[in-house]
Amino acid sequence: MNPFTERVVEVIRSIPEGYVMTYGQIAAEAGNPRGARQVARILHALSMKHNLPWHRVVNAKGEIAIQDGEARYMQSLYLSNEGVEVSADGRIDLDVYRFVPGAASSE
DNA sequence: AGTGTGACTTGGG
DNA sequence: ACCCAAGCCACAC
Repeated sequence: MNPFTERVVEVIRSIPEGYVMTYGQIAAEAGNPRGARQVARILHALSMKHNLPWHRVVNAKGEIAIQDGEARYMQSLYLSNEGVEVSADGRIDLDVYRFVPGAASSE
């Protein structure tokens, strides 16, 4: 397992309930700003074997990235259950729900 | 070893 | 706000 992969897993596990992070954010926190796709790959590969909160990960548009309608619906269900408002289109307000590690509440 | 693809991102029209 | 094109990186065939 690459250190990058482990780091990605840690970052994802650090996302609190009621918040979400984008692939780019996670990749940057893991040390590879250009590794958004790898984050997605890791998620797809690891979510089945680990207790990863994959449902708290969305794309830069604040939208559920999964193409599969079934899993997509499940993710929106999880998020709404945690208090995140998800649109019928699978959209999320990043200005409200985006989690930024180490960010102060005011500036 | 080369080509293609994807749970991505950013920039321009 | 939406659609399209180019860039990037790892993995599969």
